[in-house]
Amino acid sequence: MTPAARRVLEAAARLFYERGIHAVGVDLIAAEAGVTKKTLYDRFGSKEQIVVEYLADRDERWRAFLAQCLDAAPPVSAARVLAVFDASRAWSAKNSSKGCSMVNAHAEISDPSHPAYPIITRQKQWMLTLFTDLAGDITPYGADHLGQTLMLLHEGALVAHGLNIFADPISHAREQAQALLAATGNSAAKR
Amino acid sequence: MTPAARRVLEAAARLFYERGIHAVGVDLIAAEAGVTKKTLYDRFGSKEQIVVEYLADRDERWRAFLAQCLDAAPPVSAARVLAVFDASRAWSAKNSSKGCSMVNAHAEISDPSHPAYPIITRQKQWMLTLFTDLAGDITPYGADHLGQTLMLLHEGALVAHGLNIFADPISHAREQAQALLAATGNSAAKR
DNA sequence: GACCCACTATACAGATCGGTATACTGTTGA
DNA sequence: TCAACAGTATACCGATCTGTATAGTGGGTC
Repeated sequence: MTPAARRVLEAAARLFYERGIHAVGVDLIAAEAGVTKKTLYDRFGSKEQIVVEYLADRDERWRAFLAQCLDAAPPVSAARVLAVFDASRAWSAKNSSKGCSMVNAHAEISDPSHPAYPIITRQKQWMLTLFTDLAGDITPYGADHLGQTLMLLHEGALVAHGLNIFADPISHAREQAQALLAATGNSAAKR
Repeated sequence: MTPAARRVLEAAARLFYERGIHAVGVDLIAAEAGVTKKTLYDRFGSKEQIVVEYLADRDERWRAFLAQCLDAAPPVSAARVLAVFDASRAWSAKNSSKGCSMVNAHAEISDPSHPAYPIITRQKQWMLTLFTDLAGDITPYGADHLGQTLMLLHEGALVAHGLNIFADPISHAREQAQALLAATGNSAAKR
């Protein structure tokens, strides 16, 4: 990726996230990137493609950040679940003050045949699988169920964070996850 | 409200929710409502005003529906909390297959000075207050905390429903809420 | 020196955006 | 009977939308 292309993607990512995808035109993206529209279209071909790369890049960066956080976490499954919430809190504080970019993009992209659509759904499926896998290490027989509950808490926290419904919802969700894991661990120990 | 104005608002509500606010133009709204743009502007004055009335009307209808569900619920606080989740599931099945309209609108309306902005935030605050009040009837000392947890579960379920992450997330959230209320009730009884 | 490539500058095409203007029709109620 | 009002039909405004065309510049590399 050329330097100009990188600037385009950075400007587009910021504008798309802050103002919405449909609300941002290519002229503005080019101007903010300090690039002509010619260069923009030479590198990306269409606005749609910029949207696709914006979401794909953001997903990739989030997964890399999360992987790094999980590597630093103790190899205990419960602690690793909590590490996901910690990662989300740190990520949101820096990059996601308006909530989840995938959820926000989904609000604007209605057509399932849009090339960005699978990126959104795949990202959420991946998160659910992550929670389910971690849950499976704790309670093999209720992994799906526990994974879904963690997913609900996590998604709810991201929305609450984006809408500023109350203070520090991600920490609250983390706390609830911890209580849930403790209860699950106890009942599993009883079995 | 004149019949034509009503048709405009109905068409706008459907189009805004399904395709997004910025993606829908006034020409399309007028055409779908079987109305000329002159009539549309005579009644509403601006697209922004249509957006405002769309969100306000949706919020009002949801609150009326919820009130009706709560009236039919037993006067036991725990059952009333579950009735909220039941109401959400019924409402979502009919009107909200793409998730919460307030959350989706928030993704497109970034400017806090936009006249639709307070409608969105007020709606979420109202839901949080509702959960907190119901929680207060169960465990007076942890009302805020329990209310926030219920809010997280509820918001998470709406997002998961809209993105179709897994099957019937609202029922799952209801079940989690039930378990949470039972555990809270037990610990409160112990006190 | 010749070539390639990323990039700039500018202009424009065709469509659509939100919004307005003019002229007219049909119904209702004082 | 007449005025008010809801609504239709159509044409238009300036601005902005995505996308393209032409022409030219500067820095590398063979």
